[in-house]
Amino acid sequence: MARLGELERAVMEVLWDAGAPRTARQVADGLPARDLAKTTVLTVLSRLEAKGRVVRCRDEWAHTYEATAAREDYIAELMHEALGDAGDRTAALVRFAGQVSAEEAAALAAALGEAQRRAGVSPAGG
Amino acid sequence: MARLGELERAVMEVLWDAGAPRTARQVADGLPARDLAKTTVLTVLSRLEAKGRVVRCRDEWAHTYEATAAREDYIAELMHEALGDAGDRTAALVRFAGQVSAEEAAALAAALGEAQRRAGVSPAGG
DNA sequence: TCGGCAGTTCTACGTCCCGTAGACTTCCTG
DNA sequence: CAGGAAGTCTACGGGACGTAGAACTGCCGA
Repeated sequence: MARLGELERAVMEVLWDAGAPRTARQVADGLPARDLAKTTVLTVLSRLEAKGRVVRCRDEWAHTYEATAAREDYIAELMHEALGDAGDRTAALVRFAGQVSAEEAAALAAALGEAQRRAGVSPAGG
Repeated sequence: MARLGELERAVMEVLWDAGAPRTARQVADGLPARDLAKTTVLTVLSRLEAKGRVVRCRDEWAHTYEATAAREDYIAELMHEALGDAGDRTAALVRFAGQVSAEEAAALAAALGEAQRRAGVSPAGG
């Protein structure tokens, strides 16, 4: 997956926060600190579309853009990508696990348990 | 942390595989498929040093370079970096947990259990 | 039908990072 | 001092990305 630049990421944040399709105008309004030209936002949205990060839909007569994946999916994807480069995935995961906060570790453990149960894998039996 | 390019990453792989300080010459020899000029390797090593990814030591009269962190640490760091961009870290972690293989989930769960236990037996956080 | 605004597409430029390496400098060996 | 290996300085080209102007399209109103 192609990586995202700073502005591209900022645009994605706007779309994620919106949680619904947004026009280029609305995205630009969501980035008041930047004061970008409309065309700049359009260009970025086009690039994001080319990267498969957003989909363009026709809403009445103007185009709207919507994120193809939730923010958490994107984050998880980045994490998987990082992990994919590891020679020893398990070792990297173990290292990672040792560095998360206790709170996050608990959430992660709970999620893992659920995922394993859903997959029909019994933690004790294997 | 600055991101690494393809060649930079390849050089890091050589250093990680070596597990010990290596001279530029040795690093170049570790990348036979590329047939790089010595200076190219030196340049990359310098950039990696500037990024804090390697340290330069003086071995006799030639410089040697060594990775500042293990490969797993780097992977884990990338994962943390990705996670740091998440608005809701826990949600992202949960999403991630649902996507790892059963095998990796088991390893991750085991590592988490150990980390939690370790945190539990250290009352004052020693 | 024509004008105008909002939206869209095409094209382009500057910058920064990275791969790549030549020329010159420094240091060890004899 | 000569020779060679290692290191530093400087540079160039490509690609990604931030940025945006010019031109085209389509709807609405006069």
